[in-house]
Amino acid sequence: MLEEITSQYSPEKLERKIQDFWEKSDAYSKVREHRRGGKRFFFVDGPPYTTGHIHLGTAWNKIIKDSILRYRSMNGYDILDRAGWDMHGLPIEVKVEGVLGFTSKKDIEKYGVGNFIEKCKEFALNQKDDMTEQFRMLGAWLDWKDPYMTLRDEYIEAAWWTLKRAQEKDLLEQGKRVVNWCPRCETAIADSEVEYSDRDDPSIFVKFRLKDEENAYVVIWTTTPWTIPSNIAVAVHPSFEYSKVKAKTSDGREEILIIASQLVEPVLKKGRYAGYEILGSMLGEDLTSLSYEHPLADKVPRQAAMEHNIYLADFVTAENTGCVHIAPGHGMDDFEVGLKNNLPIFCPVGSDGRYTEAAGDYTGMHIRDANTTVIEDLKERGLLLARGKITHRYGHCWRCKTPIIYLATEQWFIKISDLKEQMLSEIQQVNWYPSWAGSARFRDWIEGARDWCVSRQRYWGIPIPVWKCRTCDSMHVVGTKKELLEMSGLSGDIELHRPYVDSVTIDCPCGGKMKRVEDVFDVWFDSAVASWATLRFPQKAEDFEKWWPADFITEGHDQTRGWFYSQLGASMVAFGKAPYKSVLMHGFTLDGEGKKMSKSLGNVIEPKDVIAKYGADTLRCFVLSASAPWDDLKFNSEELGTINRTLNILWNVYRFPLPYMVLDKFDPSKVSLESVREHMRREDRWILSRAQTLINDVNKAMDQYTLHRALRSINEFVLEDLSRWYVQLIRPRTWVEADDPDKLAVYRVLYEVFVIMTRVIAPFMPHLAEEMYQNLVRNVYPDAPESVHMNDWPVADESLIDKELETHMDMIRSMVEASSNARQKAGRKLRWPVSRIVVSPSSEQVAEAVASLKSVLMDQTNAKDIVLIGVGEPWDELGYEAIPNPSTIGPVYKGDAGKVLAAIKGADVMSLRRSLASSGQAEVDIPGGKATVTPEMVKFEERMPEAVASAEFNAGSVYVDAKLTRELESEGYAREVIRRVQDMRKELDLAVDEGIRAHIRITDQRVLDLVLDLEQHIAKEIRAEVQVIGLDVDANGTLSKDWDVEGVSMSIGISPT
RNA sequence: GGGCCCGUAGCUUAGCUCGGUGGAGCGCACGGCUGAUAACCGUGAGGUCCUGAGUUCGAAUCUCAGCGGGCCCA
Repeated sequence: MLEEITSQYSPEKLERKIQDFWEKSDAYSKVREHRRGGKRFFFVDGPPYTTGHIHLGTAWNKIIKDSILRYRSMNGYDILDRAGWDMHGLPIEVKVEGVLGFTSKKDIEKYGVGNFIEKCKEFALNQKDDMTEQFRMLGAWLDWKDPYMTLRDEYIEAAWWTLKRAQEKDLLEQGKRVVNWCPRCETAIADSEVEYSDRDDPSIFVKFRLKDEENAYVVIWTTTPWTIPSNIAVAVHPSFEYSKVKAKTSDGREEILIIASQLVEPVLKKGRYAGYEILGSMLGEDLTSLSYEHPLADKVPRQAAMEHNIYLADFVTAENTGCVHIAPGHGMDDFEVGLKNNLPIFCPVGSDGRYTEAAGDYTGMHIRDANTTVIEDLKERGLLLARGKITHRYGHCWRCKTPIIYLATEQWFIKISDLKEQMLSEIQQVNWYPSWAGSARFRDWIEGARDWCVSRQRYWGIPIPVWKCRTCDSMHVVGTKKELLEMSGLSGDIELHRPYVDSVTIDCPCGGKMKRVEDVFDVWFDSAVASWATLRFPQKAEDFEKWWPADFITEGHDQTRGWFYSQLGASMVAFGKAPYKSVLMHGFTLDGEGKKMSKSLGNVIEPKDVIAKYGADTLRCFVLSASAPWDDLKFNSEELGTINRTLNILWNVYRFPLPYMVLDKFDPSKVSLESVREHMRREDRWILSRAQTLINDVNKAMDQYTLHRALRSINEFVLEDLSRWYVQLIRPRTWVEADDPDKLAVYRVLYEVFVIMTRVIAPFMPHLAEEMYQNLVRNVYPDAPESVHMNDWPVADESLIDKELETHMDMIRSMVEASSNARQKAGRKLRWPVSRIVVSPSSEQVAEAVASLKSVLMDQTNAKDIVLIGVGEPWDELGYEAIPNPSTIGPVYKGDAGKVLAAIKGADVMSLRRSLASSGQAEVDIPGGKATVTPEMVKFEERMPEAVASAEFNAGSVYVDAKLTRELESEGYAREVIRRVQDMRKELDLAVDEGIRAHIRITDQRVLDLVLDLEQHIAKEIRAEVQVIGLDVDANGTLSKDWDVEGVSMSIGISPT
């Protein structure tokens, strides 16, 4: 049987109870099991990095996923949804280093790589557990018990296998490349791991002495003096004009400089030259015959042995000097110039950021300290033309914030640039939500794709499965653990992480030993293989055949360059096709000011704080409804309160009829909707129709992943249709005590709507839905599915949809609003009945609405009668006043104008109106004759009958006749009395059906008589077993109060009997 | 500097695909209802639809330029 609920909506308690229930009954597994064999839906969870705590953005992300999956599940889909965890990489190494107090790789080596790896693993697993708990609090259902973890062997094998595929397809390459390098972490970092922020650097102009000409220099500019020891060449633009200038220094010496012509002035000014003379000019392409001496050749002996020439490059811009310092070991562009011209890739800087022995006198110095020294050395040699400072955007390591440097190092690459065209065509096969996420944003990113450096010189990561022979240098890429065991001849199990895997050797056919290269994978490569790793491929192939590629993924727009891209790249390598069929790109969470949430700004909102205050369902509704998924979400705590209030209203609506239903032993299992059909009123059919429409609206929204529209439809239905309208309409019907078919119809209809609601809200407010379901459905039908989430999504019953009725009801609602407005003007509050309401419709449809829903209109306006007048016809009781228009009458009648004005005012208004309307003119009597009046000479203003007020609505007008009669007044006062007694009953906390003794003193004889007219009615309404009303009644009781009713004083005393 | 997105009432936003009288909620002011009651409802004030130009009979909506914010890149 249905149970009454008495408590307020308290989400914290409710949600804890529901989550316990899910836990104990293993609801998640049962729901997934329930759909086995259905249409498959393969979802891949974008693995959050195991930082240990979730923030609002990650909460939003999981809430979107959860709502969509719950919706899919209810629609019969067999869902695969292992949660994922990204657990390798520098961030965890950096944290563990912090805990252990380490500052460099040497500390780790000293501590022991094995020990360090164990710490990292322990750390990652603990963080994962903490975060799982936080995600569960949101009511997010994913497969938490069997998540995929990047640190598992099965996962590592997926990465290995993929790299082997790359090698088989000739997409794997090892080579010297200039990479972004973090000198603190001593590793290459990906482009996507570089964080740009402002930084101050030196800005220096340096003279490079030309070899074949006395006292002549080419002038370069740089912000990285520490790269000067590595300088190999100078680049100029082939088509720029360069000048040879004889410049005079302030102390009278002369030197010859080569600078881009348009930059001569500013450069010489910076060098504080006293004057200059242009000796000649030439194009950049004419400069290539020049060679120069390295400025620090005496300090760096290796440099003295190398040639230094001028080369051409298109990337040179007409800024600074137009001549660019080229150090192929320290810059991407520089490296390109080096490759093209066969220059030595001279890189005398080690992985720790210190000069190596190749740097001669600078050996051992950290590049961080080298700028000053180099500048001093250049100055000493008279080669520093100018020095200054510059503030510019510069890349930093996103984990430790150290400024990055560029180093030419041996790295492993996947040749993504070879796959670009295929990638571009593949993404067109993917459904993007919104479409521009794929067609514009992602497309642009792919068009700029470069080869992917997948190697890192660290410890905590997936080891790169490349074994190289120490003797013959041949290499082998291992694809699986099994392959490694076989090739190495080891038996039993092995740990695939460093340092264990590093000790495994393979015999090379040449007789030598193959050892693993020391690098680990870029973590982006880990998550890139998620779609097959989560299917345990390559260990098991069946699931891959069955499920891959993913039907759906959804992540934030930062993942365009991240996971959307890395997955696509890896999948092109592995299988030659996109790993996902549809992608929903969502936004970012911002604070109330629209600023990014970050720890340093201190504006971070913790999901758990929100949950503690408002509950998870409120948080879910907020993030889902506040903006379109792909727009950024501004967090606003006031809005949370509003959402919470909405849920509270839904709760109250659900709670409201239960006491009556329970009292009447209403059993929905014994009363079919069909059986009450003949007793349904128009409003009952209306709410049933609206409920079906709601189902359709939510379906439509979910098809396009416009979750905000789904939520807003639900919201509007709850507030507008259910709470503000239907419940108001049916309240009197639920108070009837007898066995009444009309009441039964209301119960059954409400029940129907509630049951639909439990399902419609289930994907979005899973806790509240479950709570309602357990009472409404499980208490009535014990054989019903154990959880609301096992139910099928409701199918809209088209036969119940009546669009015309919905339109009519909308019109009635605007009439009711207009009549409230008119009442307010007439000063007659709703409690007091009015004799009639006159509706003047502007269309036939409005007239139909009134005819069809007259009783609703009467009830809601508290009117004794509704008078409907014809479309476009005036209400015949309406008076009009004719207002003459002097500015049109004057010119026509001149001297007689005054008489015409008076005649119009005095004329019979109705006949004047009729005549003007029918023939376009009218005659009025003026002293000494008649005058013809045309429509522009007169306008008519409505004159209300006494005590009538009017108001417009969007399709007509209403007139409220507030004239009082004895009956109306009697009823009004009776309701005033009833209302006050009810208030007092409430104050005494009496049960609804508890009897009372009531004593009422009314000192105004006229009002007393009016009230006594309805004495019986009053007694019944307030459940008075004894009731005394009179002029000098002693109004005492358990509770007694004095009241002022419209200026009449009343004293009321009540006591329970 | 480039790409994509966003900009509507004090605040949060709908409407923009496909041009035709800008709708809500919160807050504010006033009023109402009364066994959903620590709930609820009505009315009112409040808009250069970021700015400017263009297309058009007509632009919040389409186009271009600019300004501000977000993400990503250089």
